[in-house]
Amino acid sequence: MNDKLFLRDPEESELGRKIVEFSIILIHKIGFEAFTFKKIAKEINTTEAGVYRYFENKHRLLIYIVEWYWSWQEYRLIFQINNIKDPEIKLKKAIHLISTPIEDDISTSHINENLLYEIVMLEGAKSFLTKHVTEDNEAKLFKPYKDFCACFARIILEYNPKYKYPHSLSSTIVEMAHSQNFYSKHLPSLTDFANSKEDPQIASFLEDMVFSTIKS
Amino acid sequence: MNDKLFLRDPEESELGRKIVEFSIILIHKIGFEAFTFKKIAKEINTTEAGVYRYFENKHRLLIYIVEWYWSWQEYRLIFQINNIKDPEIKLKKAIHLISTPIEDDISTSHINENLLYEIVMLEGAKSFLTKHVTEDNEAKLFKPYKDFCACFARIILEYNPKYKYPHSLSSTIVEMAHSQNFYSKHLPSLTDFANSKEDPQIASFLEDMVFSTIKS
DNA sequence: TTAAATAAATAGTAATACTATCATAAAAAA
DNA sequence: TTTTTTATGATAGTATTACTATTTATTTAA
Repeated sequence: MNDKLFLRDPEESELGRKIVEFSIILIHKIGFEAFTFKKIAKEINTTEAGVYRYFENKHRLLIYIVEWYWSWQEYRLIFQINNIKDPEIKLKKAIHLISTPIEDDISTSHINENLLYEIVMLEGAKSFLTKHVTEDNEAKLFKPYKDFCACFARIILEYNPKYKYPHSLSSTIVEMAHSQNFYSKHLPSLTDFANSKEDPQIASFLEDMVFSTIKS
Repeated sequence: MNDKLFLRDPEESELGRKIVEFSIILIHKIGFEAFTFKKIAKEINTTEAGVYRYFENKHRLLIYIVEWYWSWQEYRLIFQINNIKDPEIKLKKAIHLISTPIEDDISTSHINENLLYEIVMLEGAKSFLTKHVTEDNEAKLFKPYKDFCACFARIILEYNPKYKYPHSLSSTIVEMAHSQNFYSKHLPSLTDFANSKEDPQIASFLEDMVFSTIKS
């Protein structure tokens, strides 16, 4: 993780890990707007000032957990497509990976990835939709997200080296994987999917869109 | 406009119109997070309580202006495709309409549509990315946005009545029209476009994607 | 003309987003 | 072992935010 995201590395102490762990639980529960450092402090029996020693402010903490998610997803993606030659299969796997909500908590770490998926869906965009995007971007805070998209774009180009918009298409897929999930849950008229967790309709929609686009 | 969005209709008084007019200017200037009722109050020589008489809180005001934008865009869309029979031309016009930033202030009203376009790009998603989406949606606060997307979806179906995901595709286009513009300005590695205002590359990208998808 | 309704001005509150100070305990270096 | 550093804890304090309530002034209707 980019060390500009924190004042003291939360991975290096018990308190730091607890801040991250319970921030995820609390942001998921009450939403980023209502979330405050005083509230997690109380939750983990420390003080507000204690949390401020790790993160400059709650927005930095949001970027930290969102970017942690993208690092984790990139790891999963590379792991999944490892040894696969066929770019079509690679691309399909990649689409499924991001458009399928994390159901069970498969982790052994203190971080709950399934809550994280929902946080990224609801709060993820807020990490860069600010007046200070440019500075944050120059400080490389969004590197994991951009790396993930770049990885996706590379697979698209492997499939069709002549396709003109690999980066825009990959950011479209990645954003939409989360947005369409959010819509189907909360604003269903913006999608064609019932809010069912069984069949991966969003993946089908995206797959169909991507392959139609890069085939022609 | 949905009258649940305000306590007193801002269109019906000079003060109300000034609140909307200068809120757009101020949100555009300092961003929604830093924007407060005290600050606009000062700007237009009224008091904080004066603004609270019109809007319950700043989030409602954001929804108000964002949804005003979508009503305006739907009006423009319907006006532009009026009398056009060919769904292909309709769809192309629609894509251009939303993916081209509003350059000049063509309005005669007190609302600056060109600032509004930029606000929707940066702050638009925040209007529904909240823990209270469901209540807000039930109160029909997002009707103009959903209507705009539905209008888009109808054109898609006119072109290809058998296409399976018209609503998801339309929300994808509408969201991406704004997101890709934002990325090209602030996170360029997520797109394939230079931040040039001249040629409508984003429209080309979306057009190519949409027609490939619904043709096949 | 007087009463009722509407709007503006003032004041006040709880919570937020911090910063600063000081004490202590534990870990690392001398 | 003693000293120094570092991490945490406890407490307090401030400016701003997001409101609410009360009072005062102005307009409108009976």
